[in-house]
Amino acid sequence: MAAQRGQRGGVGGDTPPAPTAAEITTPIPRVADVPAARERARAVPEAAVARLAVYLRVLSAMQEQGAVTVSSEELSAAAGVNSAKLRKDLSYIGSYGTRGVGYEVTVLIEEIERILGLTRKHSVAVVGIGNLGHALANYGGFPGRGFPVSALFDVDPDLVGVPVGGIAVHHIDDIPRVCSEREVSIGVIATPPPAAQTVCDRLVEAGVQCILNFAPVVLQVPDHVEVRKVDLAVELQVLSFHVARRADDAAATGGRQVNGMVVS
Amino acid sequence: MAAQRGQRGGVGGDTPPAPTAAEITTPIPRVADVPAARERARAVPEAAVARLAVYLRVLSAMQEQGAVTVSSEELSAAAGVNSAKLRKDLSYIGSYGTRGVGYEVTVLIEEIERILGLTRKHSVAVVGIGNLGHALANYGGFPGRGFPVSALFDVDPDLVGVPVGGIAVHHIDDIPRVCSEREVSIGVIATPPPAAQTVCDRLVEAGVQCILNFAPVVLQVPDHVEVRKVDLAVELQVLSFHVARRADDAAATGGRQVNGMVVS
DNA sequence: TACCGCTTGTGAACGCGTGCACAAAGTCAG
DNA sequence: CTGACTTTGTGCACGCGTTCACAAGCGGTA
Repeated sequence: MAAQRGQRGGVGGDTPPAPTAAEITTPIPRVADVPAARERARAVPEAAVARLAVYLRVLSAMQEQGAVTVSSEELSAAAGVNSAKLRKDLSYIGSYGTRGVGYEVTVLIEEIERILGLTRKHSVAVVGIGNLGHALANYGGFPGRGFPVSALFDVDPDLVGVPVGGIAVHHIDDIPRVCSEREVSIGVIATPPPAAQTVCDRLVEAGVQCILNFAPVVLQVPDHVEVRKVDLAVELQVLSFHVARRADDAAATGGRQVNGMVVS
Repeated sequence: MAAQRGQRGGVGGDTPPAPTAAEITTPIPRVADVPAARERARAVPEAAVARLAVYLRVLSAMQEQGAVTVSSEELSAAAGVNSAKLRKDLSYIGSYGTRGVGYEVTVLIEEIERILGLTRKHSVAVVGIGNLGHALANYGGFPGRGFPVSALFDVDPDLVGVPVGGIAVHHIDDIPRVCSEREVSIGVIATPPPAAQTVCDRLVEAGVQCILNFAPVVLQVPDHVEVRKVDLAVELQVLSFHVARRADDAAATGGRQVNGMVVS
């Protein structure tokens, strides 16, 4: 039973000659080597990808402030990670720094954008125009970097046709048609739990390959579809766990706490 | 590093089988051993905690459908993980299953709730009543499991005093006072980026130890404060990365990998 | 009571990500 | 041109988390 696995689900059909050392041998530090860059993207760890997005935001802010170059030390501090990790992350996408100097801000932004695929626009469809969906549709943060919300859907007949955030709401039955027409590549599910799976199926049917799911449901999707979920309840419960753990530690050690290790 | 942590040597001496551990020594699989349960919580991997929250939701749904027991196989399928991982996760919190039978639903719910600290209520404060904050304040999902939103804040004078989702909005200057009064244990930041750090500082000042941050900013907090961030832009960019990777794979393998809409 | 099949719990191996420490490589001053 | 200083890029080791595989344990059955 292949449920949904964001894991190493054999990508594509075959990649037989790729025993790859997982590490990059950096065959050629040549710039503008597109095929190599593409190849390299496959080796970027998932966790690093998320951090690259953060670096990108920080870099953009720095650029606006007129910064031309940054050292790994500065950038890592601003991004909240240690410098070694930052350099390692950047090394996954190539060698664009200058030893003794640092990285050129514009170059780094350009390269990260390329790796993240931000050079093309990704149409986003939001399904479920409730409180959250409404917020997402109006969210100014989405378009911030090339993610135009180009379609909205809901089941409620009263909402259909009403413009939200400048876009008319369609009925979810039109998901396949509208998404295909507008070449939606990312679907956002903000519906109540019971409707999530159905909506998901329609998005998949429409050819959407990436889904961002806000509904507290485990979606079943084909292997070729990527799902990321944002579960507020889970986040709160994880925090709750920490609150409890802290309280216990305090009670147990009388407030004494040694970084990481606790005497028992 | 001075601390080398007696990996296994510790108790050694006359223990032939050598439990090895450092992980769980599980001295006594006795139930109702509260101190031991508390101690154990500290050993639960972060990733497992998040999954436990998911299991909890699935279990609740099963309970409502009248299920009395579940096997690791059933539960794992419903939660979207493999059964081995599920059993390992559950083993972190104790041994509450019956071999040859499975787990009793009610018992498991109870134990997970205890470990996650859901036996006590956690007051939540939402700061920033914009689109997102508004949605969060009205969000019916929060209280779902003991997370009452008990305070709202914003800078906008026009919003102060206005009730949103049944609760009056306070000015952010009142964060310290109100949060202390209402014993807020979790703060949710849904403000624009520039205001996030300031708001965060006030929450910390008010004694809030856990923060859920929706603002695309890296918050600086004292060590004793736990922060979890939900960054929509990052999520989208990670998905974008996958879209790009897929397209590349398709191009590389000759356009195989199809679903109807693969560009080249 | 003895056997059999089923499911849990976990020891152990594996793999990935993280952090350290250093060589390589470039800049700048004299 | 040389030497000293700075910062990158990465080999390597460590530790955590995931996965496998199986012994232990329990219920049902003869």
